[in-house]
Amino acid sequence: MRCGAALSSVFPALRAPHRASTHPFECIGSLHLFLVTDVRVRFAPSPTGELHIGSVRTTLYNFLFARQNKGTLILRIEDTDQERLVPGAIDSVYDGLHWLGIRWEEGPREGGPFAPYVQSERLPLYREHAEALVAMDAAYPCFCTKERLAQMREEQQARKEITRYDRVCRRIAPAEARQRVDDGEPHTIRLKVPETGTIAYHDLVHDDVKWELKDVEDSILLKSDGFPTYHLAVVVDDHVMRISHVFRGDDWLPSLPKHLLIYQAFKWQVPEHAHFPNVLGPDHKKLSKRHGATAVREFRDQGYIPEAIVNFLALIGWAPGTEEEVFTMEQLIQKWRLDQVQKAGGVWDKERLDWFNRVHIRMLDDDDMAERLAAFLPAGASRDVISSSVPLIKERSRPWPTRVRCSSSFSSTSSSTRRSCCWRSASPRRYASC
RNA sequence: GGGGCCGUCGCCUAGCGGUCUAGGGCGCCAGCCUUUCAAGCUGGAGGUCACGGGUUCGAAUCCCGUCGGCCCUACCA
Repeated sequence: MRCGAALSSVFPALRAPHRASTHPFECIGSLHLFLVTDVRVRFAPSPTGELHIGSVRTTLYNFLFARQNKGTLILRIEDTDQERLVPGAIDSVYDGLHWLGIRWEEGPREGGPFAPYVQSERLPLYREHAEALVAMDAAYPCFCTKERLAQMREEQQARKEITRYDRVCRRIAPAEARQRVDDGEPHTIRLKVPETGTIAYHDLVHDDVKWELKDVEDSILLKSDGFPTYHLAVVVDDHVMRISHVFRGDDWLPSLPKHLLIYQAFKWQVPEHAHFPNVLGPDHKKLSKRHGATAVREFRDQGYIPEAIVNFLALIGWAPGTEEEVFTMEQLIQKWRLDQVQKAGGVWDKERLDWFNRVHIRMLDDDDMAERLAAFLPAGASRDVISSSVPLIKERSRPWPTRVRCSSSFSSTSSSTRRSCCWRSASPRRYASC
């Protein structure tokens, strides 16, 4: 049931702490009405580098779900770690996703009723919620320094104990803590996890999952620099932005109990959650740079077409249950189903991607293909050469740049010669033999 | 170390108690087509369903245990 939310949370602008017009996320004057049944999903990259192909898969599933439910897709930038920011990362998200044909309705550049969509621009919101949690006794200020924490961890390790925050600040009397905070003593705010009990949840992919609260750490919610950690920021934003379904990688599953505790403390309706399996490298570890190309841009530069990447990616972690597997984006929107999503991680298989690339290139019409090919040719290359080579290249399509170099050497010799030019690799010697 | 999750051919997967002598695709192998070919077409090899116990007339499918892998265990997301 999603209708338990108080009016104030349906209209965030009406909530008391936000009534003052000093806050950038105010939306008074443009009240939007949201039905509790509206599907609102979001993808929330942190701008720490180039758009990763693995996070594209999660985003794709979000997109497909939004489209088939006539819902809204939201882009939110989670830049709460100031130290890991990489300039240009947001451009990479926009470029990569647009190239792949993924569109969204609300985001930093699109705007929307819950702007801003960049977490570093919503800091007062998180601070207020962290303080509210303290007031409710669901969180507490922690005055431990990073140094003490590091030392504590070291000692725990030496004693072969579980490395976990020892909760010393949890035992400080509230009045004293209040005083120290008021005196300006640097501090963080930690989640106050109940010492006993269990917490359970029904995940849309993993079904029932549960944890013993004694195993859950008092994680930091608000850092001493005033920025929230992921745990606080996701919950607050997902709630405030009226997110109906949280879809993310299943590496987040272990921290779900913390998020649940926050929802509980605020008495907020918990959105549906689905934790998707990760895309893995050949060694079955999470796909990363050491496995080779992972940035969308690299695939584009290598001559893969977006149709192929989308099709290939969709099929890691999902299968339609029939024997067909070549799909366009439109068909995926029709056929993809959340309840068919796999639990186990899937390995990135380049050979299979190459096959999908060939298949989708053959499906392109000639004009379209000539158009796309042009991007890979040196400036001033003859349009006629491109057009005449299209049918031949299509027949033997491999990722593009290699073949393009060959095709630019086309002469009007016999058709068999032209043919061989198409498939030969661009190594100088072979090339010369064309 | 602690917790969580996962486990069908090398890889992506179908399969939800009998129709499974486990199906499809990638890759691999062979034949065909081609002057040649990594393209195309046709065919083939490849899985005792992680392992061990149950439950059942019957289990890849349900239950328990074991093992293995991965993820989390940061004032990173």
